[in-house]
Amino acid sequence: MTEPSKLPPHGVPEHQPVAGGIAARARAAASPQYLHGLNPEQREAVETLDGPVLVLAGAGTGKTRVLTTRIAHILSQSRARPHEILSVTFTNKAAREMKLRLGQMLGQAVEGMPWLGTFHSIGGRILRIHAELVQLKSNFTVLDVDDQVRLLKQLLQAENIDDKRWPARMLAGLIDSWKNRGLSPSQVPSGEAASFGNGKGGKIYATYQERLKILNAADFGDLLLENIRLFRENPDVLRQYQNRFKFILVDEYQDTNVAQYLWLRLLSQAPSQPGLPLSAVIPGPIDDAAAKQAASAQPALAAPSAPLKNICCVGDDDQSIYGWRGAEVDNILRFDHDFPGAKVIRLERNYRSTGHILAAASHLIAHNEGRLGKTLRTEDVDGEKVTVTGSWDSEEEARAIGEELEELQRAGENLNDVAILVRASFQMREFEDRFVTLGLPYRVIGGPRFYERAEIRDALAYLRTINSPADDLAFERIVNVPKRGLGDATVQLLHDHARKRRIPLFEAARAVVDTDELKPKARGSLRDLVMQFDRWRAQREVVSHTELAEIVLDESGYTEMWQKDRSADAAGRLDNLKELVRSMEEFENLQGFLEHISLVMDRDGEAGDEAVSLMTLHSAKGLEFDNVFLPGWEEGLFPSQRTLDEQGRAGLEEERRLAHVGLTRARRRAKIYFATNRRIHGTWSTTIPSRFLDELPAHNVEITESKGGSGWGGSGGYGASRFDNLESFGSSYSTPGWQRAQANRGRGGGGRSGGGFEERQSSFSGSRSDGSSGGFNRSKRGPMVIEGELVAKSTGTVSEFSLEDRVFHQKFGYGHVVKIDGNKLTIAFEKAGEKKVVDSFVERV
DNA sequence: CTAGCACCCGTTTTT
DNA sequence: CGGGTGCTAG
Repeated sequence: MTEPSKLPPHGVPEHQPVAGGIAARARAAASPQYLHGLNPEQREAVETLDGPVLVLAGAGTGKTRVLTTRIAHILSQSRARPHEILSVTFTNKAAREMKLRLGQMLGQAVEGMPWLGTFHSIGGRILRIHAELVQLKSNFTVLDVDDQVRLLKQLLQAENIDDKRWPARMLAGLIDSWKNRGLSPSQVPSGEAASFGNGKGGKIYATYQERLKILNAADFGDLLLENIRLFRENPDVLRQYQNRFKFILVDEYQDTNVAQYLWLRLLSQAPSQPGLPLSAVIPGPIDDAAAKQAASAQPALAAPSAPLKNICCVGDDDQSIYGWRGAEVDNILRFDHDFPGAKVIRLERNYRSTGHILAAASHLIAHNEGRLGKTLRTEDVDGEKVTVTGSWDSEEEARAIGEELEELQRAGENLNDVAILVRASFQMREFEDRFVTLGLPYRVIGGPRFYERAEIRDALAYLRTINSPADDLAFERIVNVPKRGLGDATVQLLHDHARKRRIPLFEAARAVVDTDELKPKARGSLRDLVMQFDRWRAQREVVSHTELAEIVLDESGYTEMWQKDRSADAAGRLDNLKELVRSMEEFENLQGFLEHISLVMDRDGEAGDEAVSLMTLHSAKGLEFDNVFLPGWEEGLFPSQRTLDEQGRAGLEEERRLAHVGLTRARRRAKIYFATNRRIHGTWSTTIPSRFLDELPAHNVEITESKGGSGWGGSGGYGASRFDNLESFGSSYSTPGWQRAQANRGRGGGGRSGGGFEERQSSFSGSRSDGSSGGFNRSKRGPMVIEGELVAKSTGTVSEFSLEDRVFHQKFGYGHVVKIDGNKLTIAFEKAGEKKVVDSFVERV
């Protein structure tokens, strides 16, 4: 993975008062080296060690630097030893970067920071230490999504639930979201639990958890949820960690979900008195915001006798882009409620982008209402204006960007400092095609993670089966890979046996081989397999784990399977397998390797040659580039229609934050594109320029023509007037530009000007596929109190709808309510099937 | 049991 | 348009 950011100089601009006169030098001599070059706010964030601190760090304001320097400061002041600092990040990338920078700052002392890592890896580590307290063994397996779905499928079958109507994948998502909210099976609101599988959803969740224990396995969400349970049920264990962690640091706090919040909250309390009932300190049934309100109202927490730990959370509410995955912006917005007496420090000096880019980004994000509010500023030059370029279609868009890239290349720009950031990954293909024909080197960042590839999971399944004979899911995965003539029928038989005798699948296989229940062919094949595993397990004692892996892949015929495969990617898969074996060397033994693999193994490919980066906006967070291309700014795509439908205004604001993230990735040049026609799902459709374009400040933006294309209708007519009236922060739908865009689109880009709300509605209310414009009706808008709105969002205010209500939706037509989750309704439409919709988009009929 | 075919589906972001 | 899934025929 490339790290386009220039590590050391970043955040240390020349115009900061570094050296200077004698006085400055004297001051410098008095303060430690690592504090040099920090601006006053950064320095305050580093030096305020006691009590809760929230650092609101805007994009490019030196967030990571503050975090690492703070750790350095804690250590050098001898306030804590390395193993007494808990430092959590959201991603492995961030954890790695922190380790790297800490290493640079402190020498090689980073090895001594055992508690620096992601929420999941740290949660997993704690869980392994106390596994038996949550009915696991310390060598438990972390299940990947595939395993989860397979397991759930079995459970659904057992319950006789039609997996067409109720896909296992959907339940997996549901369970995951429950876990994100900190809900164990008994805590899931009954309405929600009943919403899946004819009321059996909650029950299956419970069964699923039971099965996980039998399999000695945990899924991703368990790494935190079971950790929370561990702490709640074992106050002495909790106290042990509360005592250990003298300082807690949290990165990207705006991305934390409820479970992570609760986990942090438990750890951040000063050790409770032995014997004090836990319920006095810990929110009871975790019921979303209700629990959080209870928690923040909890007097014990604020009381001086139970002081909060030295917790420092760093984040930026304007970069919260993971709401769909359970992240609660509330967490950061409510920080000073949750951590009374918290000190809030704003970092608003941006050291990354030039003036125009920053102004554009700031202006755009100012349209959000649910934010704490920061004003980014730079002392850098204005630089180039942000450009907005229209193209006829997505192909022309790709061509135009291709040309600009070549131009940059000719101008001597380093391609490593160029990125194309898209909203959705399907947009990438067009660029890839174009770059291939141009011979332009590029790399795709993101994609499927290394350990998610089929060949890696297969290989891991072999190793898991060796390591943990009770891991039925692993065994089942590879029992017939490569093909051994052991198909569904055989597996079914094994299952029956296993269930009857309450033994793992593998042991069932061993037993079945001695009977004549299987046909001779399958029986022999299965016997061989069992014997092979016995042999491998024995070899484990004598050969190294890397050798063992090679032996297994070889003897099982797995490598051979791919060698014989004629498909194009077979060679790549073999490479991946080699890479897997190589990566095992870093670990002590098989056990250690398996513990880490699913959590820490990242995407492959360490950079290499100069190339343009192609990635989604989401995966661009935290990165920066000199030149950033932002294609696809069209209604429906960006902001994404689906997000609008499902999340309403909150969704729109999250999309806007995404736009803000995109713009603030750019150091010197940001170039936005939109196409008038785009192919979605195979068919061409005409699109409207994104409303976000209307929200950019005219002064910082330059509108350009797409080069080398037939152009798109009404070039001049569109023009600068689109950016009129940007002072109004009201509904973007009411800006003239927006309305004109609508009107233009309706007329196919003709030259007539004017047009307004009514006309727009009449010209294509039928074809406009969102209903969001209707959803934002006046009565629902108007100034919203941040807290009121956000609390409403997660508390699950009672909807004015009730189950079975017959409703009408502009796009989907008639249907009835089958599920209510706050203001989000699940509606079974008569024509369109089941959809999730915000209640304001439908009316009762 | 496997391999090949048809149909169907669903199309965002991921630790 | 492409991928994945389920089905059927061998």
